Amino acid sequence: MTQVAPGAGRKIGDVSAESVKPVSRQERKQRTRQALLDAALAQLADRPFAVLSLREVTKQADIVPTAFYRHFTSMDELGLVLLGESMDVLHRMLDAARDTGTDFDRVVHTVVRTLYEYTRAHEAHIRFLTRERHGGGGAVPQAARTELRMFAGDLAVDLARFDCLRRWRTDDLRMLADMIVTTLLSTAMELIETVPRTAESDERILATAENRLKLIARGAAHWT
Amino acid sequence: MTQVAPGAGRKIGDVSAESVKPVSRQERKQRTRQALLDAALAQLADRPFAVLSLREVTKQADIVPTAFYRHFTSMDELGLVLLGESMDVLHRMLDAARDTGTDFDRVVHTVVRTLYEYTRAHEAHIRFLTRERHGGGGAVPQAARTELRMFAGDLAVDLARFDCLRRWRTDDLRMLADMIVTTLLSTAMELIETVPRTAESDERILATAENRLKLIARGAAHWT
DNA sequence: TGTACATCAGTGAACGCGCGTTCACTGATGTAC
DNA sequence: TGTACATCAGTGAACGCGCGTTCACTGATGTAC
Repeated sequence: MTQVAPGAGRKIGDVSAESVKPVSRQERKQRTRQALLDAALAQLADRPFAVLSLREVTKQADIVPTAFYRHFTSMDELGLVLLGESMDVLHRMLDAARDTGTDFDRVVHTVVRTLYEYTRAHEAHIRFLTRERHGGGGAVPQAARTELRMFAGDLAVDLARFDCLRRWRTDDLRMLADMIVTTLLSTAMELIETVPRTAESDERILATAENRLKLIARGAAHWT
Repeated sequence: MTQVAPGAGRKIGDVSAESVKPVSRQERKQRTRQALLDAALAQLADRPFAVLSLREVTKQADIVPTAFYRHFTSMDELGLVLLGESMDVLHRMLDAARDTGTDFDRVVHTVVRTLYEYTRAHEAHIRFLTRERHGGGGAVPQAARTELRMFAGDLAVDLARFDCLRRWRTDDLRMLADMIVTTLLSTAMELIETVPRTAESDERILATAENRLKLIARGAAHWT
């Protein structure tokens, strides 16, 4: 599958002739750091963050345990970086789904499609976020809750732009935003956790998600 | 505060004269078992189940680690018992809120009040349930998801009794039930996790919860 | 361009600790006669 | 009621293991001249 460059025949893992030079020390360091983040994220597939061990993460990243401290002062620090990456994904998703019109049902459809794409493209990050949200009193779960609260605040601002929501009270907009965030994350988690993964099950989950959001939209349309 | 029985003056912890006899072996065993469950539940206040240690639990229950195996074959088995207790709480709550009328807003108010009472009376169990729901791939989180899925199924059956929902498709009833369960558990978690706990914050959370459910009810009332 | 020195990501030995689990045991409670 | 035996919840020593963290180190990369 790997494309063979001119001048091939070197050992697997060799760098190609033209990229020999620029593997600077800081580049290598950055790669190792990313390997640590990737290893942690991979192990978070079936475990809460609180249960990860520094030694297992470094083993999977192919460095010795003590080298971990060249990159992070603690596992919590690494977790907070992962949280930042995860929130980036969520914000990019919100941006991608923004400004898609004023027809509620059309917006709902676009939002759900966008959710699907981002969930499938960033499963590990979304799962991490949703899991840590209720993960306890550690630094990472607490930060996750704070970030998601702020995210809902951002969404509330977006919602205020819709004509029919323009005159809503801030509290109510906030409540609506919270419901939408919860619904989106629940849907993402269903997509991720449903096994085996089939086109049919995906379609069913997405259809249900559309209905949930439409029901919320109907409720909002008839709010007092 | 403890009521002093006739013939008092014994050391704290002494059993009263008339209860000396019936402390049978199986009664003592049952008490230790409960102490283990209580200890685990207490430690789950700020940690996911996956991170509990058998030794810490037995220490808090005042027995030696090896005695644990007289009561459970593993921590997972203990966790599944806790899950059973938690689901009992949830089902009793549903029973208490059932048959409260046909006026949606009135039902919503009763449900939220009932939720409040049960959440405050059984914080540890509700928190355990909500946390494990997304806790990963262990035996306890998986069972929690299954139980909550069945619980939503039960609720869907209850919902079918409402006049305006009588003709709904099963799928849509199920979707509605899922949204309600998610909303109730989110509200319970907000009640539990909001610190400091004040009468004002409790009232605000309950008012928001009522609005969420009312919005869902409005949406259901105008469902296609 | 070549040399001498500085930097620093990654190494490997070592530490003390808490973990789950085994095993033979103790001694109070329960039972049979 | 008294005695002899069985049961079994709880004990305590011991085990091997993986953990986070310390420390002095190595050797490739980077820099100054």
